[in-house]
Amino acid sequence: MAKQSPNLAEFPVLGILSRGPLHGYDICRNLQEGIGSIWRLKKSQVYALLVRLEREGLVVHERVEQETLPAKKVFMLTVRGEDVFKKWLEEPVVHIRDIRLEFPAKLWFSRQSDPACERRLVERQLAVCRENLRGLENTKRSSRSQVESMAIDFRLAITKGVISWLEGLLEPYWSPSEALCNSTKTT
Amino acid sequence: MAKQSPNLAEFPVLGILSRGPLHGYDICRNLQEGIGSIWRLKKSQVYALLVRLEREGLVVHERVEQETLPAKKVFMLTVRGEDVFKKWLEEPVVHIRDIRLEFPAKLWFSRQSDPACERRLVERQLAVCRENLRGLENTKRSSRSQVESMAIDFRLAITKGVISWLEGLLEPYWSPSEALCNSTKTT
DNA sequence: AGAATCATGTAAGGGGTTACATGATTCG
DNA sequence: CGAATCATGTAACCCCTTACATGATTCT
Repeated sequence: MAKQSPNLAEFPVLGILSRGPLHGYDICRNLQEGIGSIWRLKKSQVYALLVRLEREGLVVHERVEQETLPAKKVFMLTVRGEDVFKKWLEEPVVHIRDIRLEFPAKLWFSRQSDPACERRLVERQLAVCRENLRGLENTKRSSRSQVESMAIDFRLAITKGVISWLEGLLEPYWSPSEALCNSTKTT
Repeated sequence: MAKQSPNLAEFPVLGILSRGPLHGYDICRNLQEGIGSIWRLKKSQVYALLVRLEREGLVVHERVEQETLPAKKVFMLTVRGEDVFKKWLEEPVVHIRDIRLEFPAKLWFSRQSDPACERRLVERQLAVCRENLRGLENTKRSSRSQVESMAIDFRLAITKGVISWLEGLLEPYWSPSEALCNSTKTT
């Protein structure tokens, strides 16, 4: 019942649905136009994700017949689905390897939900990254081989880059004009 | 016949074999003790990779019976396998997403092959990253939405981190003592 | 006697990509 | 008329991970 394998790609789909019910095709369009430049999801993958999400009880769908066009399946979040998404939105990314896709996605959704939420997220992520940095520095001190210490230096360099980027985010980033751009029209 | 899908994990296996014939179990041990702290390959994956590499004509094996222990399959590179590996070793990583695993692996093997090779690799990688940086800065200038520009800033931050790490590599990194550590013993 | 090592894998399951299937509508 | 869009997927394939199977030897 609970999420055993947290499938990262599920969250963008939940996020789009958190703004209201949509059918698969529209979800794809919204994803594309929203976080498309960050996280590119294929149509077939989105359809597969919707099946999985329904199996997990995070979404339900209602079949809507159309006179001319093929029937659509309109999906909406369940209460649990909303909870799962909100929880995800509040939590920083733990593993730096996930930060590339997951964090910008969180950021985008959190901004749409609430500016305060965005700031909280950035601050928490900063705390996590600074913690990682300290951990890496300790590990490096106790590392024997130079292969290891090289690998650690690499992670240190990346982490420092991410931290400076996050610090930049604490200064205002988004203009009010683009703040609530649910511009994608629904069929 | 040619490599359609360049399976990244194949290269570390080729690299270990470029130092001489070994059987699967020893390859695993060498990988573990060599780049284990960078790139962790499971035993079952290594065995699967060896099957694939043989199918691709990059390695061949010879069955060696043992009196007491189970028979082993001793693998060695073909000429093509050696070519493919050498080519890989000379080429910088193009996509930054691959730099985390692939580049440190290249670095480790290139160092074992030749210090000049290592330096060449680092310099080429630096050139690629600086090129990426310029490209990103241009893309940013012409980016419309702020989602995009945020995503680009993120990539810029990472790229800058990687560049400063690479610059650090041009100063001597490895001690001579650890330079040719083929210390793993073979059964 | 029990655990670890040597040495090979197989099986099952999860995740992703590409290509294709279907069938109507609208646009040029 | 042909192409793109709307709207749903399925099928096949590749990759990786986890767990298990086997069977002998050597270490504690």
